[in-house]
Amino acid sequence: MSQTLSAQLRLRDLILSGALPPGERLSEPSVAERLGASRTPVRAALVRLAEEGLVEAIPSGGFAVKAFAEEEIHDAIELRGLLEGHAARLAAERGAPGAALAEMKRLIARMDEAAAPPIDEDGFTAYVALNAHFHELLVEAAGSSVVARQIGRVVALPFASPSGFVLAQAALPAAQRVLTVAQEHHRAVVEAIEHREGARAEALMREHARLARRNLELVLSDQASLRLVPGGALIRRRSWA
Amino acid sequence: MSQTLSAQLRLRDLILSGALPPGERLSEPSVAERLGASRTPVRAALVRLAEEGLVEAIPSGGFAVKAFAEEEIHDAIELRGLLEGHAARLAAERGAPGAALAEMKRLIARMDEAAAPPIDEDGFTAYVALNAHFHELLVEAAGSSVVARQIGRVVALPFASPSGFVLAQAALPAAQRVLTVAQEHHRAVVEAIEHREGARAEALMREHARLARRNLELVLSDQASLRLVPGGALIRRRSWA
DNA sequence: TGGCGCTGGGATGTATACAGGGTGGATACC
DNA sequence: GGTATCCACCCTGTATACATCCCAGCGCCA
Repeated sequence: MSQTLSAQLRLRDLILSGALPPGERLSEPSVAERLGASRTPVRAALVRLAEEGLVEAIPSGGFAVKAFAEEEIHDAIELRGLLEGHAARLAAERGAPGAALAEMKRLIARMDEAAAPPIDEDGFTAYVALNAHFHELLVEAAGSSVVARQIGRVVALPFASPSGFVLAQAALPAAQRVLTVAQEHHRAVVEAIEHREGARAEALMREHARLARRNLELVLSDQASLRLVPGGALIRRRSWA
Repeated sequence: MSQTLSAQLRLRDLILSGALPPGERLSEPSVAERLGASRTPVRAALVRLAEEGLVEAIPSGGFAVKAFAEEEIHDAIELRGLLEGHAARLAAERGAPGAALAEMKRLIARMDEAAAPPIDEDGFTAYVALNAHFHELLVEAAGSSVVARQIGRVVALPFASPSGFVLAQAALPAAQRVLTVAQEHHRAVVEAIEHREGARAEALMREHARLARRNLELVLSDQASLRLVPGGALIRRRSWA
C-alpha cells in the first residue's frame, strides 16, 4: 500500500474517532511524525481529505479538522435524497439492467434476515454493509457516471452516507420500526424502477433520506448514541468553531 | 502568485483551448518542462484539475486529459438544473436576504441592456459575466454552504456552467430568442423567491437549465459554433476515447 | 514466424533540503 | 498595565535526488 493511501486512511480514522478534535490545525510536520511518513504523502493525504470534506484549507495555508454544524449535516442528507432520487428516476426512465434489479432484491432479502427481531449488534453491522451495497447498486443502475460521481462526493461525508446513522439506531428504541420502514422503501423503489415509474422512484428515495434526517435529530438529543456515529465528535450543535 | 496556481490556470487553458487533446497523457516531467515549474507544483495542479474533472487519474498512476461524451454533458447540465432548482427552493422557503434579491434584480436589468438588439460580441461577453454573477448570487441566497459546494463542483466543468454555451449562441440564429426566454426565467425566479413560492422557483431553475441543454444540441450540430465553446475540443459525439 | 522474456528508459512515489512568509510570544515603551 | 513592535520559530511552498515500478521494444528461442 502506498504511503499516501495509508496516511489518508489513518488520518481519516484519527479524525472520525475524535482523536483529532475539530478546529485542530494539522501541520504537515506534526502529522508526518505521528504517522511515520514524510511530508510529501502526508500533504497528498490532506488534500484528498479536504476533497472529502473532513478537513478544510486554511486561508493562510495548511489544513484544519472541520467542525460540522447540525444544519450542514441536515442539508447534506437532504442533498443525498435529492441526488439519489434523481438517480432512481433515471434508472426508472432509462431502464435499469435486470441483473442489477435482481441483485438489489437479493440484498433486500438479506437485509430482512439481518434485521429480523431480535436484532443484535451483528445484525446491525450486517445490515449496514448490505444497505451500503444496495445504495451503490441503485446509483449504478442510473447508468450515469456524472450522477454517480456527484453522489459519491456527497456520500463521502460519513454523516451523509446511507448508513451513517444506522449503527447509532442500536441505542434507540425506535430502531426496529425505522428499519421496517426503510425496507419498505427499498422494496418499493425497486418495484417503481421495474415498472418505469420515475416520479414514484424519485419520491421514494427522497422520503427514504428523510429517515436519516430523523435519526440525526434523535441521535443529537442522545449523547450515548452520538458516540456510535462515525465522526460524531465533529458535530457541533451550535456553530462555534 | 504561487507556482501551483499558475500551473493550474495555464494547464486548464491548454486543455480548454484544445492544445492538449483528450486522451493525451500528462506526465509530470513533460508538463513541468512545458510550464517551467518543478514537478511538485505541477503534481498539485494536476490533482486539482482532476477534482474539477478536466483530467482523470489513470489506474496505473498519472493523469490524462478527459474526453467528454455528449451524454455526460447532458447529464451534468441536468444535474445543475436539479441543484440550482434546489437552491432556489431553499432560498424561497427559508427566505433570502433582501439585499441579495435587490442585487439580482439589478443584474437582470444590466443583462437586459447587454442583450438589447442588435446584440454584438461585446454584448454577449458582458451578458456572460452578468449571468455568471446572477447564478452565483442565487446559490448564495440559498444560504447553505453544503449546497453551494456541490453546485460549485458541478459548475467547475465548463460545459455545465451557466454560461458555457452562451458565447456559442452568438453563431446561432436563435440567440436573441433564447436570451429573451432566459431573462424571463431570471425575472420569474426572483419573483418566486420573493413570494416564497418554493416549488415554482425550483421548477423555473430546472427549466432554465434546459435552455443550456438545447444549446448543447444546437452547438453540437454546428461545428462553427462548437469552436466558441470553452473546451469544445474535449467533446466527443460518440464515446470513442 | 510467433511468442516469450529480458532489458532499458521513463514515469511515479517518496524523502529531504532550502527559501520565504506568517504567526505568536516576549519585550519595551507609553 | 496595556499596547505596539520586533524577533524568532515553525510552517508552507518549492525544488530536486533517489528508489521502485511499469511498459515498451527488441532479441532470442521454439
